[in-house]
Amino acid sequence: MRLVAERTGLSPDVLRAWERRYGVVNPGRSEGGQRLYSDADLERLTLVVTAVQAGRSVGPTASLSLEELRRLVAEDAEQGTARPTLATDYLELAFAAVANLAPEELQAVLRSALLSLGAPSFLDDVVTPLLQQIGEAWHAGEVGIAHEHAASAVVRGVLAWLVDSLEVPENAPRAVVACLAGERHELGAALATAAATHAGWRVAYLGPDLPAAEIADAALRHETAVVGVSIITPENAASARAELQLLRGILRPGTALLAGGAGIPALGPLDHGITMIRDLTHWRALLRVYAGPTR
Amino acid sequence: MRLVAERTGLSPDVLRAWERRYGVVNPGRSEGGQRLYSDADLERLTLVVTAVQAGRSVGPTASLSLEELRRLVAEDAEQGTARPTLATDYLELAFAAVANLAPEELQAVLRSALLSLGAPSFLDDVVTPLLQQIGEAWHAGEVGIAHEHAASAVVRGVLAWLVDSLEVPENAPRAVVACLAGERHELGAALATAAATHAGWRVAYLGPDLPAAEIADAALRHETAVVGVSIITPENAASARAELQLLRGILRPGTALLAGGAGIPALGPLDHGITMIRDLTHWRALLRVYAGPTR
DNA sequence: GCTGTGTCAATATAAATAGCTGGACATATA
DNA sequence: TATATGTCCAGCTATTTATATTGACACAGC
Repeated sequence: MRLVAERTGLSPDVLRAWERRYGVVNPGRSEGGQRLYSDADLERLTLVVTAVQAGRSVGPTASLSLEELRRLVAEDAEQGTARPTLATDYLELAFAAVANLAPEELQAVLRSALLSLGAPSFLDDVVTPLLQQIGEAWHAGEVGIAHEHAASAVVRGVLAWLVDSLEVPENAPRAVVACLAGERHELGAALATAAATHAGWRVAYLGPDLPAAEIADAALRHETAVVGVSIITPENAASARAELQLLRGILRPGTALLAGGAGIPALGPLDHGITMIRDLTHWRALLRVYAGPTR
Repeated sequence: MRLVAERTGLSPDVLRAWERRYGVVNPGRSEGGQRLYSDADLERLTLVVTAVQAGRSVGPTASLSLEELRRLVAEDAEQGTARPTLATDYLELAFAAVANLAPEELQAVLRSALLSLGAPSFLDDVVTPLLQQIGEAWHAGEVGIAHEHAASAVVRGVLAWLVDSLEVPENAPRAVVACLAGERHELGAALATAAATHAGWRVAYLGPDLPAAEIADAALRHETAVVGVSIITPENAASARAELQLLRGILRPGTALLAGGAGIPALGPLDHGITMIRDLTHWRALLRVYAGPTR
């Protein structure tokens, strides 16, 4: 199954070679003879991959039991022999692509990261730290604005691709995601959009730099249960506070207003009726709450 | 063939029904029995579609010869009975989706427009006028910024999708496309990127609001023959002039510097070594020139 | 050179997708 | 109501894409 190849990072050929030569796993077969991997198979494979990356060779590890494998991997990890996790690898590759101003490579890396890791880990462990890292490198003068902008375009594209590829159920709860007036960094919002879509929401993504009235209008139009706003730039704290309150005032009382992003701490305590989003995980948790008991 | 269905805008069912009931066309068959439409078939179908859209009914028109059909369609066109072209239809649908703040619908419309019309006509006859129309409607206060931004996100996404789906030859000539410092409207640049990619160039798209030095650096890095900049906002004319000259100064003399966009007229005559791009067609023509005699 | 391991090629088969036919049905319009 | 036309369904066939198998080859490290 292609899925397994993607998740483990092994090519189908290697997967078959391991099975043939070492009997690493012994997946069931479909009636037509195609491999059907169980969750246990996948775990086994992942463990072996980790062990191999840590320098061990395939043959000997192949015959170990799940238990022994787990112990082995844990041991390697303690000794620091273990290679960084997959996500970290991708992150490194991605950042290198950014630094080299190689948008096509960046896109390729991000897409394969998404496929290998799955959406949640991709968003949490690759995209989020990548953006952070780029931001820091930019402040440190290590990369230029062009790098940052080109990378933004690619990341936005990959996130859009992710959102597109997700099927949203017809009766999905609805959310609006946007940036307040003055906020021009839209990637946080794009990230939130991707996470929410993956969590089964139908999200109207409105983009950067929007007056409260427009956001409220969209929320009304789409009858959304949740409005998420992303606040990145700390310099805008004062105006962001004002805009948030304004927005809270215009929104219907039943509509939840959630605010998140790197700029949130600068805002100080939030008013009643406005919920702070700590991070993506928190955002997902909040969405689960607001999706209501039907889900 | 799906292609025919897309090009004519008819569903496969209708296509078959017309053939079965009225014998509009009589396409050849593959050895497996699937229809193989000739160019003549396609022209015939397109003509009949036009006639039908002009209010005529299928049955009678089906038996006419190509000649008669052409005359008929020309007649209708003169009387203004003819419906607008396909591209215009899409444009209308797309604008309606924008006005309704329905990003998903907009995306669906744009994608099917792209598939029906092909990239060149899509870019020239749908996206370009759509952006113009949105701009005008926004100035007139008919749509809000949220509409404009949400639409931008979708258009950008579709353009990125288009660029992604194109195969770029390994030895393709290279270009850099970007917006100068102060310019935050990046859609013109995205449009140019899509057009150039479709014309067989490998384009590094850098995004909005970039200092000249960064653009020049990217051009050097990628060894590009052409640097395209998009200038939209007329208020920036003075700064844009300065940035352009600066950029011209840093770029290697052999690198062509092309500038285009709605803001160009406000700039007045351009300096030596900077070429004005009148529109997308002109941009394509310029690219053909700079691609060199090898193409 | 031998071993362990990844990759590739040729050929065959499975699964998925797209298309075909014939017929029923819905809807609008005269 | 009758006609014209678009749409849908069920069951079947083509075409395409993904996998499977087997055997060969490449290459690093001992």
